[in-house]
Amino acid sequence: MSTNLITSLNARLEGMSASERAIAEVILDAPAEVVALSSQALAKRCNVSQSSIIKFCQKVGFPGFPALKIELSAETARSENAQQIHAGIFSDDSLGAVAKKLFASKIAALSETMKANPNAVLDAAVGQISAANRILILGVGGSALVAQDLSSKLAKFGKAVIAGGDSHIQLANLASFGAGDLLISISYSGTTREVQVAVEFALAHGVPVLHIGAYHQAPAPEVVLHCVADENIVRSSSIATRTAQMAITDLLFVLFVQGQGDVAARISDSHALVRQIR
Amino acid sequence: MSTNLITSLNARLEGMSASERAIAEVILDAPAEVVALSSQALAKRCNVSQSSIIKFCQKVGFPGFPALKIELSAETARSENAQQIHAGIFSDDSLGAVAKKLFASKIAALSETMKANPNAVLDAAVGQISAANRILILGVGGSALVAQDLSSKLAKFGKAVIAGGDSHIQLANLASFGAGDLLISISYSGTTREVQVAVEFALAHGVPVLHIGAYHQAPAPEVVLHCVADENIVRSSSIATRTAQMAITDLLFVLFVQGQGDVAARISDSHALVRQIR
DNA sequence: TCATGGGGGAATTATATATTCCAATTTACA
DNA sequence: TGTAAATTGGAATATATAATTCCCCCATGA
Repeated sequence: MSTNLITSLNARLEGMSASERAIAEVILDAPAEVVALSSQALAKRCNVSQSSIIKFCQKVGFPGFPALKIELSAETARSENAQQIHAGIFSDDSLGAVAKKLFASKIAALSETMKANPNAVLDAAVGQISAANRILILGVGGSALVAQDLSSKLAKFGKAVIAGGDSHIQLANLASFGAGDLLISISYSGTTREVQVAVEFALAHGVPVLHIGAYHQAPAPEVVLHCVADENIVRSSSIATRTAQMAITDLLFVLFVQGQGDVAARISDSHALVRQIR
Repeated sequence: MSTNLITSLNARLEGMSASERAIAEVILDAPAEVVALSSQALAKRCNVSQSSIIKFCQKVGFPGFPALKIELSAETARSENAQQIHAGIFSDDSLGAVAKKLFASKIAALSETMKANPNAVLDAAVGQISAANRILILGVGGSALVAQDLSSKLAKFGKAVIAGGDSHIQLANLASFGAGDLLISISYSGTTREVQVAVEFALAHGVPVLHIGAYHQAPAPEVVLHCVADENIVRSSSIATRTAQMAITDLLFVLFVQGQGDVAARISDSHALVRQIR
């Protein structure tokens, strides 16, 4: 089984004999270099015999050394992006390095967020949106932009969406909402006061709630979609957070659109409108 | 140079001789299988001699066949994610399939956009921002959100940023700008009337301009950063566009921050402030 | 028609990989 | 503690694979 060589080596490291461990450690330490070595060269580097290298390869499930190198090459390539995720950016990083790290951090936010939300929950969320009469989208701070983005997208599809304005106005709007409407609240931490007040109010009045982000308070919204963001590239710049939030709202939107009928028609209508204005 | 074997093979396919092409085509068709073959086996499959395989490898820049296999393995691993990019979403796609396609499309927008902007241009853009006294960020339609996002980020770092408001207000603001200031204009297509007017005005009055998106008009802004977005997942939903724009603005921001001194201090200050308000 | 040059393959050589076999060390048990 | 069994690791060997060489053939142009 070679679904993941690196992981499995790490796991088996304990039960290995001295030579085997020497080999495994070199592979784990410098997979990229090992890929370029011959079995003899690797043997020298590990201070073991060439035949030990071959035996090692076979023991971990490969027919031979070249096969292991190929798998190793594939794995290092796959994890290239993921490697620098937890690195953070240093003041002496080159421009290219910074770009790569940012890129990696965004991809991590995307993939983790995608993973964090089971299909069933997404399905429920889309159901809420489709069923809703009117939708109030609430997000403060950085989340306000995400809220606006989602609202403009849904509006294109004829949904009655309210977003923007300050929290007082929003609460006033919410007061008229009922069981056939929907509150979408967006807050990464789930601790934003305004959002909590709105969610509690909605739940108390039988308004369905879809929350995007963490939410620890009781009572809990019917549906909660999680955003995963490891904010360590530029501390607290909330780049990863925004990326994760947009991933979720875009996904929601795409799923919603897919559920509707004649997608292309409506959107190009809206484009035609914009063009006319010019 | 083997930065991208597959791409370079595709590009060179035209100028190849019959045997070479046969080899290249098998590699392009089934890279995953080629990785498992010996040079002899591949030769048989291509109906060429074994030596031709070796010569081919050397011609495309590798020391030999094993090296090519290793690179091929890495590349197929890397592109595993990117495969479904051009698929589009169909109404009978499962929820998981939709998520994957969206994910792939976002990654494509990110990576293409990162690739599209040479370091030198990014460097110039960061220089403009650092040097600017006041900054006006202009974006209309969907780009308005991106403009706001960038403006709030830069504001955290003490930059005097103006964003938001309608185009009349913005033009009025721009009137007071001079050579020490900066206009950042954001428009995916570069054809937005308001943006063009502002850019022309700025250039005419000696105000430096940084444009994010395409720009075909003359006179051209000093610095143009490109956003690459293949909008074929949900047609015209501008999800990829937004993703690309945010990638660029985030990158700009991170690079700018890196250039400044005590990063963490300032941002946590701003966080502390927000916490106090609650 | 004949020289020239480039591409391709057969045969050869070189190299790398895999196997076998044996020695050394450890382990198990009397 | 001694001895047999078992396991590990390396030297030597065998095999497979890769790389080079050399030569033929065909296309091109004089």
